[in-house]
Amino acid sequence: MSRWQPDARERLERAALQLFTEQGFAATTVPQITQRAGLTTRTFFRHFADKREVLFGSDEMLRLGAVLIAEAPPDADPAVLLIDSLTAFAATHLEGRRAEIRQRREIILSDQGLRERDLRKRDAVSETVRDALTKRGLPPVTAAMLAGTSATLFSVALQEWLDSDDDRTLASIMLDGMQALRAALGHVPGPAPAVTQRP
Amino acid sequence: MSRWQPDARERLERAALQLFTEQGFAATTVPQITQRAGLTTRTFFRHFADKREVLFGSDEMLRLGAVLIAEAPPDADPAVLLIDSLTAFAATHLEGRRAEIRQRREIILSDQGLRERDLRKRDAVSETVRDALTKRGLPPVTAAMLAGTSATLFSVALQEWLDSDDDRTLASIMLDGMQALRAALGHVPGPAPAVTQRP
DNA sequence: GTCTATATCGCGATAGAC
DNA sequence: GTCTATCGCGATATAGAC
Repeated sequence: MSRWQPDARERLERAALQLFTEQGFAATTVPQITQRAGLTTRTFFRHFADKREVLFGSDEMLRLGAVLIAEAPPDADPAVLLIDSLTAFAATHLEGRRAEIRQRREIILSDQGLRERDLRKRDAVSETVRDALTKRGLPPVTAAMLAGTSATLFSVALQEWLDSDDDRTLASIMLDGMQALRAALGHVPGPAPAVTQRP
Repeated sequence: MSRWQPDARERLERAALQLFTEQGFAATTVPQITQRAGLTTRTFFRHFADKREVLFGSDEMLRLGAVLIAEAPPDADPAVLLIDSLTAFAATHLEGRRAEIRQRREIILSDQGLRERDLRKRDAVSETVRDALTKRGLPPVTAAMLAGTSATLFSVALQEWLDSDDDRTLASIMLDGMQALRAALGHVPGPAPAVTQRP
């Protein structure tokens, strides 16, 4: 047994979440966090680049990109693949944790710096997805547009889900959101999208 | 004549841009900036909430939302309206300044904190557009999806424009990006979008 | 305009794992 | 022995208070 608990990182995360909830993010100092976790300030910054990062350590969302890359059937339609990944991720990682996710969002929304970090994390996911789509042979602009649209869909659906009280699943809200976008873009002038595959 | 130069804000912005380019963002301190501008540290923080903000002062993008709200013909198709606003903004504010915008992007890309602030600014625009669309009577999810898609389109097209050497206009790249998205979403299963009715 | 809290991080030492 | 996690001290800059 080492002199140090092996779960320093987790203890720091837990202590930080508690203190942020109790006192707010800005009012909580790193020394307070480390004191509650039984560690020193220096140790905190070895595990997290800054005070915000302690809230994003588990990186729930980055797995999304991994899921996409790993499970990709080589001939699937990219847009379908993205929607399937998104809904699958929602079902396995988010569904049933609405209250918990709501609380984390409360903290994030309460601080501009945390909002920025949150957006950066989402953008990183988008980049990952874009690269994965590019590797599947999609043109760069198409890949980037699809990746960004996925990020938007995820974010919009998540917000709708957290704000609502009813029993709709996050996955079904995502499907609705995608249909809403398709309908809204249907009237844009320009070459009509190919509805039928033409080799 | 006042004892103080009236263009303190601009001088700070110029000094900061110079120093960031010369030494990098992180290596530049606020006292260095204020010294070059002939002002005090306190003055800096009166004009900008933090060191990052000095790079985003002019808020080019927030006008986008204003343009949308102001020029909105009450019966226009929302998606068409967005594309028109985007291309108009590109033509009037960005076209012809590619080198300058490239340099600013270099600085922003070099620092995680600046990337976060940049994303926050874009998100603020997206929120503004979303609210404007909601006020036009669009369902909340549709408005949010369209606003997010606009932000994606803007960002993707801008990047493509800055990365390329050819003479394509930013506006034309935007139109291409939108068509790419429409085409990519054309294969998504679900209720087909309303058959294009062109006036 | 000055004062101060505190976020951030470099350096060297130490304790235990392997 | 090396390697990694941790600690204590201290320096500097940001950012907000007075």
